[in-house]
Amino acid sequence: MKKSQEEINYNPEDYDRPSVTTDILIFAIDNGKLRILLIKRKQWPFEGKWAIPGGFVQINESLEAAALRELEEETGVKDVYLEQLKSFGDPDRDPRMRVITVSYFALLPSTQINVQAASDAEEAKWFSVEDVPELAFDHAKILEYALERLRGKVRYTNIVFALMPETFPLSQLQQTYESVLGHKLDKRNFRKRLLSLNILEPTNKKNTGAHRPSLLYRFAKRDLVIFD
Amino acid sequence: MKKSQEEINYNPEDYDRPSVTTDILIFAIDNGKLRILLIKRKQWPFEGKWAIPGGFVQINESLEAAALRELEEETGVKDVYLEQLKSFGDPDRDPRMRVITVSYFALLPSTQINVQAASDAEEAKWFSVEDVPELAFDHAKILEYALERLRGKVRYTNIVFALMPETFPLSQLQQTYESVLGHKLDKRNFRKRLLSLNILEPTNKKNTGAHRPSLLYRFAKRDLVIFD
DNA sequence: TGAATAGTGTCTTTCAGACAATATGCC
DNA sequence: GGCATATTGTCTGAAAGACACTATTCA
Repeated sequence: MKKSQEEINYNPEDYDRPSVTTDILIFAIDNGKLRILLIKRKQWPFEGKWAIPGGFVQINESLEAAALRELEEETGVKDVYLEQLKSFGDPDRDPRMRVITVSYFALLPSTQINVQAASDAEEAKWFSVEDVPELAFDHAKILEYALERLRGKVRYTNIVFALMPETFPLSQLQQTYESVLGHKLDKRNFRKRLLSLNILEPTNKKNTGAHRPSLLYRFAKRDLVIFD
Repeated sequence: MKKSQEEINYNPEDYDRPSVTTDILIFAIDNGKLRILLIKRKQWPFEGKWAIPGGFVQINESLEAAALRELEEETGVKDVYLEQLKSFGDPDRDPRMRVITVSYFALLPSTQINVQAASDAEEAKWFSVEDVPELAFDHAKILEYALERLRGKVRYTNIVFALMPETFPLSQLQQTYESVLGHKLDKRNFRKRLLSLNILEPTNKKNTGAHRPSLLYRFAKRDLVIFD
């Protein structure tokens, strides 16, 4: 195995405190499917494997600021839903050194999915969450946990607002719910429930396109609302 | 190690990575009220203020192991419900140096609440969560977040099992729910619902004491069960 | 027998879930 | 007119919530 400069220079005796990173799971809906942005590693360890983007927390930077910085480096966008997920810190999760990572997830409105990775030469790619490649480090575990959290919150909050464009037809909203939850929903029951929650407002516009036009809705509040 | 937050002699020039601690919110029911174990600080900063117990994560120790070690140092108990809460890492949350803390909460069965702080000279005390003194650092924010999480989980999991003794009358269980949620519940509706969830089993014992004896129940599973 | 706690049932309302036919616009 | 998508309502069952009286033991 090829060893990188990092590994060669690493001397355990020099350190008695762990490194801290933030990893950020960037989700968006594209083509009706929930997708996550991954980057391809170019160095040992896990060279060639896909990974959740992340980076070190600077000494004067809050955790959330570090996550936002990573997000902006990868996507160029900044003003999105961001939530801390969990911290992962098993001593051997990174073979180079002790690294504790604070994971965050971000939800991008689907209008922003085409932002190209602003970063230099890094290969970044969107993957359907149903078809994710083998991941580096313990990232598979982190992704699994993120999906669990997201699926949980979809049930009792309006969190999907963060995945939707400004206005949208109800069918697109239903598709978003379905792709997050991983199963189909009944159209009539879905519309009945969503409209009864009073979190949507109709616009006076219809979307153009083939076939019967549909009324466009918008979220009344683009902030997290917890039901009950 | 001990003397968590008392490491002094901080020299900013020596470090470019943050220190990492775990803080552990230790909850138990006593006398019908939800209580938290706090320790009194003896040194700057926040000398004399009460704080959530915590300490540094050792370089070869997992986050959960660090939290369990803290728990055992404070209470002597080890086999309790433990869940990671959230990480807090604002750059100025500790005036001595950059400290990122990974918070956990533990739930103790009320039979174990009388364990005295095994630690040396540290003053530790149980406080009703309704009557907590001013806290050091950002610990008020952490406690608030913990209560929010706990109250949320009480609704859709059997998490209260971790606060209950092996067997108990339904009235005691109801009191536990009430003290976690912060409001009264209807006795008939409470019993109807709890018994319909199939998470309780009746024992064939009744509790002795003054007045009419009550049937004792036990949790069928002492593991977290998510409803739905 | 009085005090204290245990135990129990009905009604109403709300919500989830199953289920299929009509309406509208585009080509 | 044919196709594709939008839109709409009823019934049923389950669960939540309001609400008050009887039962049992002990002192």
